[in-house]
Formats: sequence, C-alpha cells, structure tokens
Amino acid sequence: MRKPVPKKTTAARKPRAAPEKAPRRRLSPIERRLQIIEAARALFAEGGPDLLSMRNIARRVGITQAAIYQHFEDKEALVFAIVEDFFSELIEAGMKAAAEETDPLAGLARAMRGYVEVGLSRPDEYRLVFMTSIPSFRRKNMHRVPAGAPSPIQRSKGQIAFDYLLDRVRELIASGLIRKGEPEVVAEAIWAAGHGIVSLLITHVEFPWSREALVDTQIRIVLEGLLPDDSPARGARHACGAPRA
Amino acid sequence: MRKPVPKKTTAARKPRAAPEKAPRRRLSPIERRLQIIEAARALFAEGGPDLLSMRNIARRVGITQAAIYQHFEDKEALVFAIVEDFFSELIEAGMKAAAEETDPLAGLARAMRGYVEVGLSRPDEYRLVFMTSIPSFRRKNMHRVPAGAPSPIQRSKGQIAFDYLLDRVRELIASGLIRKGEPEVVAEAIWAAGHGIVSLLITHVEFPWSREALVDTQIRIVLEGLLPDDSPARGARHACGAPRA
DNA sequence: CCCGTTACCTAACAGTGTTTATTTAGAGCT
DNA sequence: AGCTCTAAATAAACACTGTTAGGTAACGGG
Repeated sequence: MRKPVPKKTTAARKPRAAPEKAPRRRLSPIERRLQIIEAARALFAEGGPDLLSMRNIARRVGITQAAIYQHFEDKEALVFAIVEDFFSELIEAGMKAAAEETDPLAGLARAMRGYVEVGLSRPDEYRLVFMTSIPSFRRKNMHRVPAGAPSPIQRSKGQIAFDYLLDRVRELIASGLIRKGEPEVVAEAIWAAGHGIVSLLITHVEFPWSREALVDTQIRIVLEGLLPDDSPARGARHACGAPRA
Repeated sequence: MRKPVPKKTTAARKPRAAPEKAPRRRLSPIERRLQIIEAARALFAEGGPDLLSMRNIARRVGITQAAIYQHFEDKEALVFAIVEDFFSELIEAGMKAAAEETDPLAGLARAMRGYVEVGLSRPDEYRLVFMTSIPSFRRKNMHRVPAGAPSPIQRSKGQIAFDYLLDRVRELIASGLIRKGEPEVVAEAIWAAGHGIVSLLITHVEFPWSREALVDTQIRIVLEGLLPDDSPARGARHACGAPRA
C-alpha cells in the first residue's frame, strides 16, 4: 500500500575506526522485552506505524529482527503490548475530567469530551486500537467472560475502561437522571457516539469538519437524548461538558 | 503485519501440452482499465484486502503487475476506483429506507438504520472507505469547494451523500421538527453517531455488542436529542426507524 | 507498408513479516 | 575453576509486498 520509503542511511559508518561489532550480549527476557517495547514505542511516537517494522525496532535495540520473536509471538503481539495502556489513558482522561464536576450529568459530558480530546490528540494510537482488527485482541484482550465463570483472572484494560462507563450509566439510571434502559446498551451507544467523532475526524482529514462545534453538538444531542421525558434539565444546554471558562 | 499467506500454486502447469504463452494482446486503455477494476473487485469480494495485491490482480487479468501502472497511478488510485460507488450505495440505502416513511422524523431514523445495515453487511468496503486514511481521497474526493466557487465541476460521491443528509436536516430544522442549530454540524453529528456504531462493531468483533439493541438505542437517543423541547414527539419512542413488523 | 505511439513485459529494487538451523552467552552445578 | 546445558541471539533464507527503469512489440494512422 504505502510506497517504499527511501532507505534510511543506517549503515552510517561509525565515527570510530574499529568496525568490529560489539560482542553480542544476552539479556534476561524481561529486560529485553522492555527494551523492545521501549524502542517500538519511541519509533511509533516519532513516525507512526510506518516506522514500526521489525527490522527498525531490532536495529534500535541493537539486535536482529529474528531475536524479537524470542520475546513476542508475532508483530501483532508486540504492537498490542505498546498500545495496551492506551485504553487506560482514555478512560483516565474521562475520569479526571468527570471528577471536576459535581453534577453527574455534567460529569458524563466531561468524560465524553475527555475521551474525544485524548483520542484526537493521539490519532496513531487511536487508529491502532480502535480502527484495526487486531486478531490478538480476540485472544488477548476483551474476551467475553463465559456466562457462569466465577472470577475473571484478569480483566483486560479495555474491559475495565468499558466497565467504568457502564457503572456511571448504571448510577445515572438508578438516580433517575437519565431514561431507563439496559445500561450495557446505553453505555455502548455513548461510546459509539464518541468514537464516531474521533474516528471520522481522524480518517477523513480532508473533510471540512466543524470539529469543536461538532464535539459540542454531539455531546449535547446524546445527553439530551438520554434524559427522561420529565427531566428538569431538558433544554438547559448544560455546557456540553466544556470546561467552565 | 499479516503473516505471509501460503503460496498459491500459480505456476500450475497448464493442462495443455503447448506451454507457449498466448501472444500478448493490446487492449484499449478504457477496456483494460475496466478489466482491472473488475478483477480487483472480484478479488476483494472473495477475500477482502488480503487478496488485493497488484500481482494477484494482474494475474487474474492475464497481464503483469507492472502493466497496471499504465492505467492507475498507484495502488491507492486503483483501490479508490473499486470502492468509489460505495458512498452512493450507502446513501441510496438510506434514501430508499427513508422513502417508505411519510413522517420526516421516522424517515431520518430509517435512513440511519439503512446506513448502518449496509455498512455492517459490507465490512471490508466500509473499512476501506471510512477507516483508512487514503491520501488519494485528499486529492480526488471530497475536496472542499472554495468558498466563492461558482459551480463545482463534479461533486464527489462522498460530497453528494453528505449533502443529501444535509438537505434532510435543513428541512427538519425549517419545519421545526428538530431543534435549531447549524445544519452542517447537526448532519455531521448524525453521521458520526451512525458511523461510530458501524466502525466499532466491525473492528471489535470480539466484544459482546448488543448489535440490534445498540442500533435501536443509538437511533432513539440521537432522534430524541434532536427534538425541540416542546415537541409532541417527545417520549413517543418513534419506532427507532425499524421497519414496521 | 512503414512509423510512431504506447501498452505491455522483464528484471530488478527495496522493503515487509516470519522461519529454520546454528552459534554461543551465561547461569547453575559439581 | 571447569563443565554442562538451556535458551537468547544470529545468519540466511523464504515468500511476499508496491514500485520503477528500460526494452519490445502490437496496433492505428499516414
């Protein structure tokens, strides 16, 4: 798909005259694994997915590409490792923003806004996590806990993130602040609404989006649409989750 | 990213004894171009993006990969050509669904549903069009018409699709059926809401989505959120755009 | 019938992810 | 210290990918 990128002058001759390669060192798996993740993360931050090749990563670490396979099953496993906490960061952004509000509804609005802002500010990672069907995810992340399973050993970070949203929705429904409905479905809808914005804005940069206005409007529509028919908040235009000026 | 796919026994010896290749034929550019698009489309339908390599396409047409470059600037131009009318199909699905309703609000709901359903039923194409940042799009599609330009030579299909939605939103606002606001922004928000669902469901197939319920709920939330405060439709649960049973 | 345009081919380049067989570093145990 | 043995790392290849430079020949127009 992408055109071949001009070769990086990697064979840049060493400033020292001694060309003999450093004797290969053997590291403990945990140490090396971290090194690789670190290098990959740096590469990804520098130039997005294009720089993220096994050979690039290996070169930066100072090993050969094949050595990576000692520590990761395949590239996807590695990629997964470097974006694994992006979920947490997204949800943390939402939580932090929500914490600045006392009104739960305004809190939800702020959470949505936080999610969207973080997503938009880190498009490469967002794309990787939410716009690529990573088979590893199917194995390693977000696995549905079997109906009768007693205790999931380790909920994935994605699940944790979603569950946080789910809890807030449950609270809102319980306190009658939003209309009754299955909390799971409502949470999914809210997520989809936020995700839709991030996804569209990231992908179709050529389209003349209204950006800020769009975010405001989307949040307002969703919140307004969630309110019960008799809510006093109706039409109050509750600041759309924007931080108070 | 994806593991190398096992080699296709392409060099399958011909059943005929005569190994001499058919004398190369020269086709008119338009004809060949169509052939290539046709082959690519078939390949894509069969096995998604994985099968869509220049060599695969060329093989199916009966030419070499390099020959394709006589007809397409690069792979992206070719890919763009094969999914170009997907926009039209999406919007047509919406229009057709909406036409079955007399109530404009119900029509909008049906349009959203139609969009989502078509998107979900053709995930590969949807992903290609809406979840890949195709540079060609920036050049060839959806270019913003300069503010004072008298008449766009040929609006792209994407633009046409969006404009259709925009018109419906304008009507709804004008007739007071939905709350006042900038039509562009509202249209974008509606689109983003629908897109969010399709995108999430397509990408994270491992997550236990509620699918049908999610679509219903999302549409209801958006519509409800669009209503003016004094709308008689409030809380009417207007069928969520579902076809009458 | 020749001639020039250009569709097409051959061959290569530079990259990709991944595997296999081989070497060897370094921890653990006499 | 010396030995052994596991597994980290290597070298080399495989099967792909998109793309390009340069040569060949098919075909329409004169």
